[in-house]
This record gives sequence, C-alpha cells and structure tokens, in this order.
Amino acid sequence: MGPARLHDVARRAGVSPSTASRALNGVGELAPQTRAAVVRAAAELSYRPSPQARSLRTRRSMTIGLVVPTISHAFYGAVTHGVQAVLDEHDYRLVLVDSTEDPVSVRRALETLLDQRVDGLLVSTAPIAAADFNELLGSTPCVFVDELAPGSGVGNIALENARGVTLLVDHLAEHGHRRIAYMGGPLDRTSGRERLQGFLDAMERRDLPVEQALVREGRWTIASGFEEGMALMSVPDRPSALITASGELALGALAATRRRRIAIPGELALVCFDDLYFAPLLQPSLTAVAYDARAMGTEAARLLLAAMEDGDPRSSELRIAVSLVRRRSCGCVYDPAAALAEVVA
Amino acid sequence: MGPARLHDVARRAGVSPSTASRALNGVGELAPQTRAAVVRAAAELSYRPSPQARSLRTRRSMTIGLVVPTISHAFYGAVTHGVQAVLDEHDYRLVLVDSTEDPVSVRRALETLLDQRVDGLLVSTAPIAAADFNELLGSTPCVFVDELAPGSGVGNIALENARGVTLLVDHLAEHGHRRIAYMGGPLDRTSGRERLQGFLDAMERRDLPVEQALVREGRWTIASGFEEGMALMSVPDRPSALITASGELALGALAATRRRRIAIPGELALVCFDDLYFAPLLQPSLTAVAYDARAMGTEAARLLLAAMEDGDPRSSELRIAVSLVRRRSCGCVYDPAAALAEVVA
DNA sequence: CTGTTAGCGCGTTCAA
DNA sequence: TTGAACGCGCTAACAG
Repeated sequence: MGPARLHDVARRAGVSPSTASRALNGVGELAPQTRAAVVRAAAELSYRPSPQARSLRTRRSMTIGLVVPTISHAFYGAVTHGVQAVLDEHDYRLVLVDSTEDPVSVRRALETLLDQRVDGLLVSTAPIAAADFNELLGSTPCVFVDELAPGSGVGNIALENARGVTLLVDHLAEHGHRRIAYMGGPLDRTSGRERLQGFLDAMERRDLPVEQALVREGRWTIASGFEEGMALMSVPDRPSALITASGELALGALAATRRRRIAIPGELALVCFDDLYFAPLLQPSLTAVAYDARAMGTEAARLLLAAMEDGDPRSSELRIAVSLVRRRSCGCVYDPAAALAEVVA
Repeated sequence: MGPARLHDVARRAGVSPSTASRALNGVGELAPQTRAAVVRAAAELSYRPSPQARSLRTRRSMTIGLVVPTISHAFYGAVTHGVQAVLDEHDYRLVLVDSTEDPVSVRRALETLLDQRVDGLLVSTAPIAAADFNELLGSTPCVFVDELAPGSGVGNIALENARGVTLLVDHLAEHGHRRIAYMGGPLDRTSGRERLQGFLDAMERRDLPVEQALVREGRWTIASGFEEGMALMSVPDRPSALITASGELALGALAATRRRRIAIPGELALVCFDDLYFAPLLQPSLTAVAYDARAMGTEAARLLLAAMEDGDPRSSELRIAVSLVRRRSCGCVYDPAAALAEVVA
C-alpha cells in the first residue's frame, strides 16, 4: 500500500488536499475543527510528508552540506558532532562529504551538494580560489570553517591561531628560553600561516631571535613531525625549546627526541598547538594549547542558520578561544595525580 | 534566470524533453546524432539535473543514511570514511546522523532518514528491538555495523571480537600468565558480549581459572577504565595480567596502575582490544589487537549496495579480521626503534 | 527512433 | 474559510 500521502489524509478528514496541507503546516486561517480533523487523520494514517516533493515545491531542502577533508580526523569529527547537534535542533539534515584535500574532489563535492539544493554549506577545506568559489556557490550561503576564504561566503570561523602560539612563546619565555624552534604546517593553509605569523610576532614582541634554521615547515602528520624533528635535532647549536603547530607534529617530534635520546623537558622543552586527549598520559605529559573543537561546529552552524534566515549577506568572522594547558613537557612542575584527574574527567 | 532545466536543453537541441532525458541517461535506442546534439546542448547550458525531481519520479534518492552514536569517536570516523569512499565510487550521497546512544534519538534518526527515502541504511548503533526495527525499515535495505541486529536487515558486519580476545589470552598464556583479569564493556552491546565470551572460552580452552573478582564490566570510557582498574588493583591477590576490551579502558587502567605505582609489564601485563594510533608512543608501548576500521565501512557499504542491486533479502554476515600487535606492555622485548618506525609509517 | 501524455507528492496561486 | 487548478523538474508509459 505504501506510505500515506497528503491526498489520503485529506480524504479521510473529508477535506481537500490543499486544506489538509494548510492544516498541517499551520498556514493561513482555517476553522479549528477542520484543522483538528486533519491532524487526527494524519496521526491515524501515521502520515509523513515527503521531503522530496516538498523541497521540489518550496525550493528548500532543509538540508545543509558539510565538506571536510577527512572525517576520520579527530578535529573534524568533533566539528561535525557540533554541527549535527545544532542542525538537529532546527530540523535540518546533514549531508556529509569528506573530499580529501584534492581540489578536484572538493569541486566535485561542492557541485554535488549544490545539485542537491542544500540550503546552506559548511566548508572546512579550501584549496579553491575565492572567485571560483563565488561562481560555484551562486546565492547559496556558505560558512568557512577553520580554513578561511576571505572574499567569499557569509561567514568565516577559525581558532585564535595567533593567540595560541603566542601563549606558547610567552610561556616558554617565562621559563627562560630564548632559542625557541618552531615546527609549522603548510603555509597554504590558514592555520599554517596564522600560527607561523603568530610565532614570528610573539618572538619579536619578546625580543627573541628567530633563526631561519629553527623554523621548519611540515605537513600535518606524525611522520612529518618526525622528519622535521630529526632535522632540528641535528643543527649544530640545538634550540632549548620547540613549539609545534599541531598535535601530530608534536608526536613526531617526541619520537625524534626519543630516537636521539634527548630528555624532555630537561634538554628540550616541547609544547604544541592541539591538546590531544591522551596528552596527560604521555611521558612527559604534553603542555599544549587547548580549544573546544565541537564549539567550532556549533558556532559555524549557528552562523549559517542565522545568515539563512536574515538573508543578510554581510560576512561575519568568529574566533574560537584557545587556552594554555600547563603540564610537564614545558618544564613546569606537574603533579602526576593531576594527570590522572585530567584524564579521568 | 536560474539553472537550466531539462526543458531548456531539449529546446536548444531541437528535441522533446523525453528524448533529451533518454539521451542524457543513455536509456533506450536513439540516433547517434540526436544524442550528440542533446549532449552538446546540455554542456553549453551547463545543465545539471535536479536530484530532487529525479528522485520523486524514480523513487530512488541515490542517497544512503548512516547512523552512528558519535562521529567524534575515532572508530566511527574511520568507518564513515570507508563508507564515504565506496559510496563516492557509486555516485551515492551520504546522509549522516549521529544519534547519541539514546533509543528515542535513534528512532527519530531512522524515521528522518526513511522519510528522506534513503535507498539504503547503515546502522552502527542499535538500542532498538529487532521487531521494531523491521517495522520501521519496511523494505529499505539495512546493514548493521559493529552493533549487530540478528533477525533484521540484509547484512551484519562486525569485528572478529572473540578471536581478538583469544589472541590476547593466548599471548599472555605464552608469557606464562595464569591469573588473567578482564575488563569488559557493556553487555548490552555486541562487542561487549562477544569479547567477554571470547575471554571466557579462551580461558577455558587453556584450562586457566576465571575468578569472578577479576572480571569487570565497564563503559567504553577512560574514566570507567580508571575506576575498574583501581578496583582490580585493590583485590587481595592481584592478577598478573589484564586484558581490556577497548583502548579507552586500557588508558584508564594504565592511569590506575600509575596511580598505584604498579610497573608494567613487570608487575602487571596489560593488553587490549583496539590499537590506538599512538600506542607505540605510550610508555610502555601497548600490545593490542589491531584491525582496519575503515574496512568495516567499505565492506558495509559494499554489502549494502550489493543487496540493493540483487534485491536479495538473504542476510549475510561478515567479519573483519583482527591481528595481534606485540609491543612492550605484555612483556615482550620491543625495540624502541621499532616504535618509531611504527609511528612514522 | 521519437513525441505526447501523465504523473511522482506536495504547496501555492486564484477564485469562490 | 475552503476547493480547484497548476506546476516544481523529471522520467515512464504509451503511441506513432
């Protein structure tokens, strides 16, 4: 028999389909008893409207698209989780695409989503020029997450990247370090750029010397952290501290120091952006910059929904706060019991 | 002007809409030159068919739904990644819902997806009775992932749970352990049940004693691992080895041993299900049961697509292979260099 | 091989 | 306040 259609509900309630539609959507004026009859009929038939047909007619799909490079990465997982939570409250569905970082996949992903007539777009990967983006998007509202696209979209949201690195530099400086090395991410990425810039600025503010040999660029992987770490450990006059721009880079660097039998924090202080959930359990426990990744998702979704409502194309930018978590690897004294408390929390 | 519709393409090519449709979808016989003209017209107008309208007509949405409890967990992230990869090859879209573990949310999630007329369903969380499931699903093919639902759906896919724990028991036995403790997950979960059963069976096969006090049930969290670990460390006659049913539980147990200053593997051997990506970097590095979580996703998607094609409602069950990764925490000798190689790979 | 007709299930006119 | 008619964009059935 198939599921009940609006037609069936109308018949049963003894009204026309258009009246039934009005009753169920609460549109226009109509007699209370008519509405009641329709609602009852709908319930009895356990009527469920077809989003397909509805979208075709209303030109709204109640769907938003999310593009991330790899959903299996903890960061994007958390972001997606946050997005989902907000969409849920507003009865929107989430269409997820993880596109890899390949520009043509990203392009394809966007085209697919736009074909689907998503009502809005959340994009967290952006190896596409702003102009192309605008052309693709047309009038579909889009919020860029983590990877910014100035000159495109109705909103941008990112971490306080520069501030995060500044916290790390300042903290190391307070420990008395002057020769601080920096291991960053790709410079064609927002986070890569902003964190490096944050480092350079913070060093300058403190009047600390920046040596070219101590500033490395890597990819966002453990392997890359290891490679760059090995290189850094080989320079003639080793730095006394190292900042890495991500948790993966820090793990790679940690591996490198173990390989070289360099003691942390004794011979080298190590701190990083990204507070890995197991950071308190590493030995030494890792001092890091923490933030609420899930909040990026919720804020991004809110921004998008707001923009969809007002139709206000004024682009807004939002930053998610970061904070310093002091543990052992920077040289702080850190009660092991505290680590347990953290990890159990 | 809006995007071009099929109608427009047909006009420009000088044919009827239905012919245009046939040309673009490669259905039926038609003159090569006609087809060419249509294809050209479509390209010139950069025509993109509306999936909405198409679905309404064909009753296929080219969309599949995935329900997971929390996408921010690494396991589900990897599964989702695998699913996505396969769907992509077959031009299906993924609608993701992370439903928490709350039964009513799960139910709502399923209803939403079914309303959307997803062509198939992948469900990785199942606090719903099989009967209710069947009623909800109707004729929509569904594959259950990790959390099985016997008596429902066209397919079930899970890890070799019992074999995984058996590998751990056997390995500990080879190290000479006899008093082996077990810290498991919730018994209303497939993995929780199967892993416990695997433990009991493996112990029996080896003629090893199972003491009630040494078999604990927890949740899948670090905190739970810590609590149960503290309890286990307090029994009068401590076990010489501990198996945990998940990586989180192992981390919690590890924290507990540090709190009690119990040396691993010297005073207690610790091994677990789930090979955390940073396991080689922990001290001691963790011996664990590894598997390819992404493969769960790809296999699940393949199973579903196959079932959707044949319309064969015969339910199949698949198991994803597991393997033992020997490191230090079980008492094996483990070259630190090997850890580095692993982590960098 | 191609065109015409008729919906898929809705929401929104426009007229009563 | 309600109903009839129409069309969103597409494809399937039936003619020719």
